[in-house]
Amino acid sequence: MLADAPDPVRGDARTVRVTINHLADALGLSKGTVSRALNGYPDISEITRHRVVRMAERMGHAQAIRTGRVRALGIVLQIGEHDAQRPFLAEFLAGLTAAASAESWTLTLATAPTEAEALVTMRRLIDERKTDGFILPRTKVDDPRIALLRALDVPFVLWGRTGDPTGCAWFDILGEDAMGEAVMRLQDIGHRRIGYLGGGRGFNYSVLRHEGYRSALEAVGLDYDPEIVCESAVTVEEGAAAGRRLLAGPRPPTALVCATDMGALGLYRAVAEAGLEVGRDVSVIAYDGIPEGAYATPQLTTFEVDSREAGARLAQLLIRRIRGEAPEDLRETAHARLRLRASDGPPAMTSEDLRERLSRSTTRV
Amino acid sequence: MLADAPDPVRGDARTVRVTINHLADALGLSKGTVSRALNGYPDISEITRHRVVRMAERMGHAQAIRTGRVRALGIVLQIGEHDAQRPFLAEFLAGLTAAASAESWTLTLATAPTEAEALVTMRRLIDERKTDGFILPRTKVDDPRIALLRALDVPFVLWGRTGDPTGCAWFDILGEDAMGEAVMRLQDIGHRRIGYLGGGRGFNYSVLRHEGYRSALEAVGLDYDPEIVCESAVTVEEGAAAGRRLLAGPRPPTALVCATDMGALGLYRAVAEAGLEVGRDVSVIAYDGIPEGAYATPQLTTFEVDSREAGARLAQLLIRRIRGEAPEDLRETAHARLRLRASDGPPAMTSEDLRERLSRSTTRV
DNA sequence: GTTGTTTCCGAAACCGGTTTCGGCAAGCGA
DNA sequence: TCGCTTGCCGAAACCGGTTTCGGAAACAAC
Repeated sequence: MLADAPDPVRGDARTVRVTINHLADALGLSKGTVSRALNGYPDISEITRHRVVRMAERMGHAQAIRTGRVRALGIVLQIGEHDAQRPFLAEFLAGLTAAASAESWTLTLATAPTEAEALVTMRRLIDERKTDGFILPRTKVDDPRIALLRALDVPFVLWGRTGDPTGCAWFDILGEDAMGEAVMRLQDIGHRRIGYLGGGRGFNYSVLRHEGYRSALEAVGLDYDPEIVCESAVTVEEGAAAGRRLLAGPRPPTALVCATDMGALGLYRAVAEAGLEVGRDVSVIAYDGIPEGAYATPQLTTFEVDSREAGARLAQLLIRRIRGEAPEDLRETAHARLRLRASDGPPAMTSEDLRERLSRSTTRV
Repeated sequence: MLADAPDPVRGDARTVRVTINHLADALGLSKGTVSRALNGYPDISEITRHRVVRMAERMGHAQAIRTGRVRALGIVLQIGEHDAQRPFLAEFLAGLTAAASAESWTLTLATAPTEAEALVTMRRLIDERKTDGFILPRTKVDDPRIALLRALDVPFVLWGRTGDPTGCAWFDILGEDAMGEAVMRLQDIGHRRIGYLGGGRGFNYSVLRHEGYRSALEAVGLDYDPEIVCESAVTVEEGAAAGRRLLAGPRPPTALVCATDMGALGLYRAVAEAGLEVGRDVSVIAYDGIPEGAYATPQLTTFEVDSREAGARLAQLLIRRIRGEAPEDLRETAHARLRLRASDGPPAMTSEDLRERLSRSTTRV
């Protein structure tokens, strides 16, 4: 791609924008004819239409590419207050744009504060022809963005799976497998009381990871106990609150599996408040691989997601989707990689001893 | 803007498209005035502009079918191995896209692994009319991107200043002031031996921050000593290496000012290795405000940059630049905000005592 | 009062693109 | 041969939107 562009400055002296008037001149046709040819009107002969289209491509007429495509992928990020996707964003975008660039496509990026505005923004991008299709990050079980794009017949690829997969292409990491692996590892090294901190409400990954935790418990012969399960804790604050609650129960967990790193870091706080130590008194295995985890004390054991790779795969899938491949053929998954660090280990004591210890420390405070 | 578009799916249910002629009629204005009002030109009074915008919202005017411009801002991120801009990226992009969206513009994003490829990518975006102008992040003293855009006469705005400012618009944070303030604060609380860790080589901000450090030293009557200055340390590894070197000198610093948080976090490692404690034995004040700083032990005192605000300002400046305002009128600066945390404090001992202590600990190891 | 100066907007040219209308020529039937 | 359709395209009107230019009104300076 770099081959015949040794000096980007000199280049072609950047010719002025090619209009249909230029095309008409070059072809010896009227601009009306060119317009109708490019728009596929029936009163233009097939031969003429081909001549026009070929010339348009050769001269680089923008609208001609638009009759085809604008060669742009679209993504609308929902950036709220506590945005769990923030840490991976740079890597993800790097993967997306690198893969898009490789095929001479670009990325049109927008952000929206709420789901409703994200829909409006997507609509705007479609109407203004800013994109040929969308990547939908953070899919929900029932996702209105999918409904919108289905209705408008605009191509899209999901980053994550969803409730009703008909007509959907996707790339996803099997978070349920990771949660299961975490449970098995903890059981392996001696834990018998393993709690869970879930992901955000409504998101499809939350359901899957929760189910992965639950079925792994069953597989290793442990009971599922709502007393040591928190449905959703995706911020440090929520994680801390959930940690306090779970540790205060009659049979506190000696280990916790967390659907997100941020929740796990909140857990650190709750554990410290209780006078305990993560990795010795309470084991933690989380999921995401955010950089903060590596700087936390103790360093967080977590399942790392290759966001750059995910972005690249999604870009490739979407381009193929736009080119007409069936969504059913465009479904890929991958696994998260366990990054062993210092937040997990064999239990220092049983759940009963832990409770005893906790009750003493709370009365002391 | 959301007013009359409750359901983005149905869309074209409204029969006729509202044009600026309708608006002009309804308002008793000319269509030229309406056009300029909607595009935010400065020669329309605020009152009239509001009237027009309100009417446009009420009548459901779709900002569409643009000629000439594509209403897109372009940015090419250079994403290498250890990318210092990574932590702020999400906030920065949020600011950019939010400000762009507010004027119904979009952002075309691309990435490139090297500077040369960034130039080629920019060239491609221009040729394919994917953008009307560029935001140039991480400006260098002598920046080839500026040369490219000057040569092609494409509008741009710098995120940061540069060596030769002719024809340049920019937004920048006065990092030199922050470095100076850091020096003065450290001198104030008793430090007499204040070292420095610089930013990346070639970047304009590095020069400015270094100079800010240097001139503040002079202002408070301390000597500039290359022995306790490291030109460049922008990763944890480099910061650690620099820290080891500076602490090993004959007159080690009791405090260090860092041009980047990442370098400072590397310093933490070097200080810990030497058996010392940051915030007590060695004070550190850094710059950037990355989230890792808040999770480090002790929490990092640093100058926080509002990346979202920077993105928003840059988007606005670039739009104005594209609309034809002179670059000289589009130069804005702001200050970083000192975030006092736990990594700085009065010196526990003099530089001489520190050296004594260090020599003992090294011989012990 | 007079003379700038600035603010704000209308008139009209302009631009890229679409659509209407009509006409030429080829084909075709009688 | 003539008349009539039909395929194909040009000319020009038209459309939504932008930009230039200039001038009225308000204001300020002298």
